[in-house]
Amino acid sequence: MTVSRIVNNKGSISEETRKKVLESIKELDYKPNILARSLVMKESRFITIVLPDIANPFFSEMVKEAEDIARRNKYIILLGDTEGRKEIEKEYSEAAINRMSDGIILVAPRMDDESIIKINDKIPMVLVDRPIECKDIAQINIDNFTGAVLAMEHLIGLDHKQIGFLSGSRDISASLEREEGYVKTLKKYDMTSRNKLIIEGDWSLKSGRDAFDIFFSSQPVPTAIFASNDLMALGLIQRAQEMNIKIPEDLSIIGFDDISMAALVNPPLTTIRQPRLKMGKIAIELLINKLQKKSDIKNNILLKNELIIRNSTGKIA
Amino acid sequence: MTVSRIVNNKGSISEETRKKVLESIKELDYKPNILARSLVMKESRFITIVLPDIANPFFSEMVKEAEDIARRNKYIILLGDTEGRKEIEKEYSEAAINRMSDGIILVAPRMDDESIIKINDKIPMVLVDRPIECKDIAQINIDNFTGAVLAMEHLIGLDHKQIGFLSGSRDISASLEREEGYVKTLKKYDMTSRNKLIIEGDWSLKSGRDAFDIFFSSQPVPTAIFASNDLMALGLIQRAQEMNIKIPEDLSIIGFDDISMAALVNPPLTTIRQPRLKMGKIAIELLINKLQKKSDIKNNILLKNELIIRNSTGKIA
DNA sequence: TTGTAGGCGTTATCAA
DNA sequence: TTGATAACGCCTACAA
Repeated sequence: MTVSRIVNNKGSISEETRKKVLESIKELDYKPNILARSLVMKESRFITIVLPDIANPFFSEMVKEAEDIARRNKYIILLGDTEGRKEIEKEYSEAAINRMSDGIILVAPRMDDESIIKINDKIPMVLVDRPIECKDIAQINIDNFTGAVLAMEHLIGLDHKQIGFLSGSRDISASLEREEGYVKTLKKYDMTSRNKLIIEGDWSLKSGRDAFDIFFSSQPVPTAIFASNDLMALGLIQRAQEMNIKIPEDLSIIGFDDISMAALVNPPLTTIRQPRLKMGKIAIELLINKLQKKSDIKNNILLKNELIIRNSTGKIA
Repeated sequence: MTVSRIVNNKGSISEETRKKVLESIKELDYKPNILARSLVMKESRFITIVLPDIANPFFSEMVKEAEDIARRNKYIILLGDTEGRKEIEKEYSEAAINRMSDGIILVAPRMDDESIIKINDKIPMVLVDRPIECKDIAQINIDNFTGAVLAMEHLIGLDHKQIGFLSGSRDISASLEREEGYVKTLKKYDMTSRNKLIIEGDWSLKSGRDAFDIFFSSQPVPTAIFASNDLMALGLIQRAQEMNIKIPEDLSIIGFDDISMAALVNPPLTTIRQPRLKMGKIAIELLINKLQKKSDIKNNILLKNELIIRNSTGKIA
């Protein structure tokens, strides 16, 4: 008990015993067992982050931001990479509970409402990028629809008439919201939306490459393509260059995300910047506030996107 | 106790009570507390991974690989991002011990030998990319020297006579090993190594940009540059293009790492591929084997690099 | 087949 | 200022 008091700087201890104990601690290289402490305190200072793909710069940059803030607040991150699979999303959420995580940041685009609500009942949660109609759940979302409108108006402003859309997986709401932005903007400007101009990808670079071939083997050939994320946009560019299609002279391409790579490729990619650092920061801060039961908590945050114009888009020749 | 037996499928239980208990478990939504179990079992099934930068694709791809294997083996990853700072490397290593991590994968290029040995005494460890003279420590290293020789011989084979070297931070052994490869290869081919042709960067893209200006403001101007990592190589390319220096016609550039971006930039980057997926895989497997006390453990693994020729290098014009 | 006692390494509480 | 006791939720060992 005396040792405990000294380690935690609690209660009053005589200088003499403090010295003796500290000496022994050094000598024995004693380290307190935080797990045992957690058991008593009912607080582990673990925070679990569940996300689809840590190798995707979008998420790894988000995690880095969150991790830094967590560390400063004496929390440590448990990492769960789900590969976008529902079962693993659930597996890690369970693990967060079983292992007494104090809280969870859930980026689980495929999880069903019911499961999310269940988890929220068991453990303090911040839900990211997966809108749900439920006032009790803290959530951070991105205005995908408006972001897509931004992208489309940029292309339309450049006089493009045939604009293709490369969607992400259609079982994810973010993807559908962006598609809605595409369709509605076309309608707004009285431009026919033909099905041929929409292709479903799976967020991967390869699916961008594959999509290019489909776009260019059917009529009408687009003069601009709006890709639902940067990785697919890069795939489009890659394949276009292989086929000697010049960007932006022959084809304009706009992405979505603004991963750090976007500025580095050639030509630098015009894209819709998602505030991913901010997402990581806000998510972890929101969660920590929740854990410390601060009262003034905003529970539902919608972040804005920003159009970043680089060189992959231009007027049609 | 009966519940424990049922949850863990141990001992014999009558069908009747098993049913009743399982029912109650569902009803109460009971979840066993793994932390409490860890305390008794002296096994947490946590594995801590400490690394310099999770936002760097090199590490995030490594982690992804490790994470996947960990999950299949019922381990869960504790993540520590050190930003390359010594204090944080230590902080997280301590945390791994305090929190009863079963093991630690340490990518801590700046940590001193003594600290590493101390940690190894306290917790099963696999040390990555930080060679140390100590037979008791399991380590996975990359043959930086030979990798650098590979790069240099490629450039020399293209008839370059003035080859610049852009090193990483000189307080990291991997960086010095690559520099040694540069210097010794020059010697081997009787090419003078002048100090002016060596510049120290800090691994960042920006330091590549800055280095370009220094290389091109002093004599002799190099016809080829070997950059100690891809990020700096990309910085060189970026700045070269801004200055209307053509790659590879006017200047050849070779990198080191083969991050996924390397293939995507324009021109695609010639580089030395480090087997980072393999590193993640081997590191976690080595550690898990260690934890399960398999006997046939190789303790010191040296991985080979591979020259990937793309379009950023060529014969001098 | 089930249940009881004891202990894992801490901390809160109360007594000395 | 210090120390004894009980408790956190689980598992091992043994008893019923």
